[in-house]
Amino acid sequence: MSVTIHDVAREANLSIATISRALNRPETVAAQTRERVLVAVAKTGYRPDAVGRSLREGRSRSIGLIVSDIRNPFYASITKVVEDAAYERGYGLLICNADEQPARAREALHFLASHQVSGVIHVPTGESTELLQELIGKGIPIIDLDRVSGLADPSAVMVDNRQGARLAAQHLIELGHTRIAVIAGPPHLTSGAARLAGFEQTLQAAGITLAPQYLTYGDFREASGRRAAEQLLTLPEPPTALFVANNEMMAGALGAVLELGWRIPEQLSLIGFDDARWAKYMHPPLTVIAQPIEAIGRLAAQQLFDQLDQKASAQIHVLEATLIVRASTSVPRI
Amino acid sequence: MSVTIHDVAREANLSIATISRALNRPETVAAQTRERVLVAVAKTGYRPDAVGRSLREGRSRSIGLIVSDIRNPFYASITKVVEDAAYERGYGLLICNADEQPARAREALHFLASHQVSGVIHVPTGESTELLQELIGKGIPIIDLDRVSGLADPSAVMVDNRQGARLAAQHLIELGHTRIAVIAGPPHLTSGAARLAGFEQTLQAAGITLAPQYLTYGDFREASGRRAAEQLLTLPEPPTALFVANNEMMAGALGAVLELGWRIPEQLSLIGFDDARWAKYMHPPLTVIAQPIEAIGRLAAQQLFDQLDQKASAQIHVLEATLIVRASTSVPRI
DNA sequence: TTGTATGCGTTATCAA
DNA sequence: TTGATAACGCATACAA
Repeated sequence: MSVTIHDVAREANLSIATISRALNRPETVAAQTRERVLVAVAKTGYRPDAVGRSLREGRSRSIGLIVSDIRNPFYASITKVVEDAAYERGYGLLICNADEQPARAREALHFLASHQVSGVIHVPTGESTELLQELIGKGIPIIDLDRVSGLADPSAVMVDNRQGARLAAQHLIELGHTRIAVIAGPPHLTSGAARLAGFEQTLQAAGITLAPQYLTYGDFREASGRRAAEQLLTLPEPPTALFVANNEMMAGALGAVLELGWRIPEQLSLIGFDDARWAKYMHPPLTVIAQPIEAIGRLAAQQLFDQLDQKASAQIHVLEATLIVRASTSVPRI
Repeated sequence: MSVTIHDVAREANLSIATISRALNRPETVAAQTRERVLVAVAKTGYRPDAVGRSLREGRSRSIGLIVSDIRNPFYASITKVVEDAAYERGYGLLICNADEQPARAREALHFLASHQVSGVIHVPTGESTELLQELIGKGIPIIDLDRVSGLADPSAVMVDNRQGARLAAQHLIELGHTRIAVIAGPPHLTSGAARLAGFEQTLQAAGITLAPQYLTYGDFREASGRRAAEQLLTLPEPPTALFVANNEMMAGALGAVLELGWRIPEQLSLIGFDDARWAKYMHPPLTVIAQPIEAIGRLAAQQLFDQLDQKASAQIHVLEATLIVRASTSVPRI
């Protein structure tokens, strides 16, 4: 079978305890012995078994990441950043995809717990906080990412959704739009709620009311964005501007726009939340609210490892969103 | 701490052996007893610890997936499909991102091995086959995806790269192009080599030679596509058509095209390998060779689980690629 | 400084 | 039909 610590011990003519010590706490072992162990390790090709180690330590040297939608490029990028951070520290990463389904998120949490991950970074999907609380009770730190789960004393890293939405609203207002529509995210997710709130409040402050027929809701997935856009564009008096609360729904909305033959930005100004690599290659290139993806991922990992090292306690990081003006927004021409 | 099998045993006034049996092989336990166990399990909220189980069984109920680039939407989609398949069977999924670096791929293989995964689906990154062979030796089946790793008796699922590239070439030839350029993938990856070979051979068969200055190589990442496109477009006699061997490099090429102000397809016909959701929203919508992503992922998972159940042996599945003509290709106008 | 022995949670063998 | 016990691979408390 696999080479175990016993094989190394036999090879080096030492006990398994010494092997283990030489590898984990080299300073407690004679220099000569340490050398002997290293040679034996190299010769046998020994690698400590993660399962045995985890069982013994009650904790595996890996962290869990639960994203709400792995196909969303935003989360795919987050995944990459977090994995890099884990890799740098010699940690493995267990990635789970909740697919925006609370049941899947729960399953993922159970999976991660039973695999004894050292900590979890997690994009809430609206699941209840019980399980999360339970993990925290076991000493497994949890970092909320992108959304906030409603835990008592949360650690979280996310963009300033209100501020980002405010930027979007201001941009449309400054262009002179008044018939402004929204495809909002699910109101039970903090990101969905905050983006809508920030947008709506800014309109109100400018004396513009968001008419009920201009307010639609999606579920942050492509199909819902398409449905909502179809509905908005076939209204008797359609909007002149549209804010779409995430990139997936934007893809769907774009499909509808294309199919119905609307011209952007002449007939409709479009602004999205989340930049995506393809957004700038579109025709016209998309005006968006961009999140600092790299920083979000790095901070979340940092925060998690700091908590594992007892170097930090729960904390909420809110990062600034930025407006990237491209060509999908203009003054209303109708 | 966590609730273990001992807690359940105490609760039910039975031995841990009986609890384990009642859960794993219910038919070996008296109906009444089984009932008692189930009640105790429900009451205590017991969930078998994956680590303890893995140690005992020498195998965890999870599979590993190593993708070459998680930010590539193609692999993100594959990931989703494979995770769904694993989830359906009660298996967990350990996802690793090699980031096109053989060293990272090796690390990932070690990680998966030490976590005792039951099997691995893996996109080769050009790493040596030793480690793979070793895993297979331990009874861990390996399925190559998208590319082939050079194992002796491989299991693999992939698109027919040659045939796909042939479609691309034929399309350009039929439009009347002769000054045709390529941004190829790394020649040491089977997908890179096959796409180039299929393309080049088809040109030759039509009496068109692929001029050396029209043949560029990238590494399947965005930046390399950009560089290659810049080089091609600034040639004294630039091509009238360009085939880009994957979606990431296409994104980069698009950036260069945009920056240099080339009009598509008037000045340059563009055809890519891999469809992506954004490809149809581009201006103009991109003509591409599409892979059956869903089928590839499902087949790979199926193949893996069949091997785990001893229901199948090594096998290579090659799926057909299709040409999707949109608007980025036209007759040469220069 | 090194070795012996124990236990982490689980499943399976064997005995009762 | 059920229970006592061993074993998986590892790290460490304790003994030598």
